[in-house]
Amino acid sequence: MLEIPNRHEATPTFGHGSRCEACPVRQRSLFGILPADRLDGLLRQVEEAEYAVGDVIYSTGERRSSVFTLRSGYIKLLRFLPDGQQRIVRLLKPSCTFGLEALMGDSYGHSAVVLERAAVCRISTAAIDGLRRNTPALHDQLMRRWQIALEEADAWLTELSTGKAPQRFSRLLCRMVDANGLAPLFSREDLGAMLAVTPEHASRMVVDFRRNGAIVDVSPGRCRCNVTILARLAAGGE
Amino acid sequence: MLEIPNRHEATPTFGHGSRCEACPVRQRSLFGILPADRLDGLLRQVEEAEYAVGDVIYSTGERRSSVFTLRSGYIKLLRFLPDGQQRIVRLLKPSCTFGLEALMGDSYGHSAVVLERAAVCRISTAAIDGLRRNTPALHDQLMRRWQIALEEADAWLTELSTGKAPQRFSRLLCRMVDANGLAPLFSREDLGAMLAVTPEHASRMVVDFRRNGAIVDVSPGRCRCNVTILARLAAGGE
DNA sequence: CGCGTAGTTGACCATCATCAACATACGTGG
DNA sequence: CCACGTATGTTGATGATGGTCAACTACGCG
Repeated sequence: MLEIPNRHEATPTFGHGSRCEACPVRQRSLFGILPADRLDGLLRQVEEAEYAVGDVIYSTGERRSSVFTLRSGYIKLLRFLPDGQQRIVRLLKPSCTFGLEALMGDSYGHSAVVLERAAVCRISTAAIDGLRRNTPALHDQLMRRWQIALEEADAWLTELSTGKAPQRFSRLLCRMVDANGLAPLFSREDLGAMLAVTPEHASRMVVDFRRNGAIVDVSPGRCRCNVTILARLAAGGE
Repeated sequence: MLEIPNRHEATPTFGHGSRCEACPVRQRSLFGILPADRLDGLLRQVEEAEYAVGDVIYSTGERRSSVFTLRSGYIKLLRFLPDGQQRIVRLLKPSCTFGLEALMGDSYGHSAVVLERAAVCRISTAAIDGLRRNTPALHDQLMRRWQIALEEADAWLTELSTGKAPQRFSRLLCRMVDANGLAPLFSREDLGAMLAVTPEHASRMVVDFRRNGAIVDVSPGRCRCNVTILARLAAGGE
């Protein structure tokens, strides 16, 4: 079973008035649509932060008032069962927004834990609220973000909770490959928590996939995917 | 495998300017917060409809422009895998809002199919959009609806996709019991699509649960739940 | 070097899928 | 009203999938 994630208070590097103009995910971000003048005031309220692997950005039930955007790296959203078991319910990639529930004053519904060194932008809900009153475009963006999260949740449910384990694993890899055919290969424990299998079984699958050429290691924690084979497996083929 | 649901064009009974004042879920509904004068104009645009079991209210990919609220009955939201298999990703109870994606002009992300005779309110997105411009309270309500849907999706994932099948079944029943201790008992096929098991296995579980007194049939498709036993099972007990 | 963590492997067993048979309920048309 | 057909639920036998427990290996780090 997964441990309670590191509770060491994450001590990220913070920057201020961060260089949003140069941000790689700026266009795709929450505020990509705002006109420059509106943006200026807001950007001074954006804090930039770097988190290391294992850092906990926030945890379930915490009541803070920040919304986040991921600039680089990977983050997992965890949810706990009454018995302490935990399941990864979503995997965040750059340009994803998370912690939206803070906008309604709710406490966070997940724990957000860093899987791969992450650069994150933090905006206080107060800053957004001010803008929200008279910016319909921002409203639309917020709704869209929510809808994307919901899409993801549903896709996660259908693709990663249906079918046999190797099929699910293939689908996960297909979701993660970048343009170069590379995908992150997470710890067996995390893979287990995503696919609803034990770490041992996750390990066996990784070995199998390597053996039949579906994946090839290129560096620790990163592999090249043979999309042809993976697609066949994902579709239920042998 | 589940069949493609009835494509017979559902021919619900429609009413106009429906008696919203008398609606049992009015307070909990999307517009419960609106002041009476604002509400009046809107209500004339609300259509009321009754659907029979098996009716398809909308299907995946359809592009219409209505948002719905469930007044009574049960509705399942389906999502399809590439191979045609389908999984139930959410179960709607009275006062739930669905089809929110229409507000952004997106096509529906699910198929909505009636499980138990359903009374539904339909509001065109145009009607909402007009109001949306200058009603912050409605914005908040919309975000809240979205957040609730997301909550549900995550809960569905953790509770109904983790652990052994009887444990998942217990959790489903616990989610469904009303104040009288009664819960709907859906078809074995639907249960299978919710719990990610075969209809046969769902059947065996129902029989088992009846045998050891966890549930007792009170009428076709409805059972009384022994919450004590169910809670023990849901927690992983024997 | 010794230690702790993560990954791998093997043996065995529980859970669940599969396939086939049978039961039951529900409608339709004779 | 009954005979028949179809859809749905139940049951059984068998095998595949994945869980469990334990041993062992590989790697990083003090």
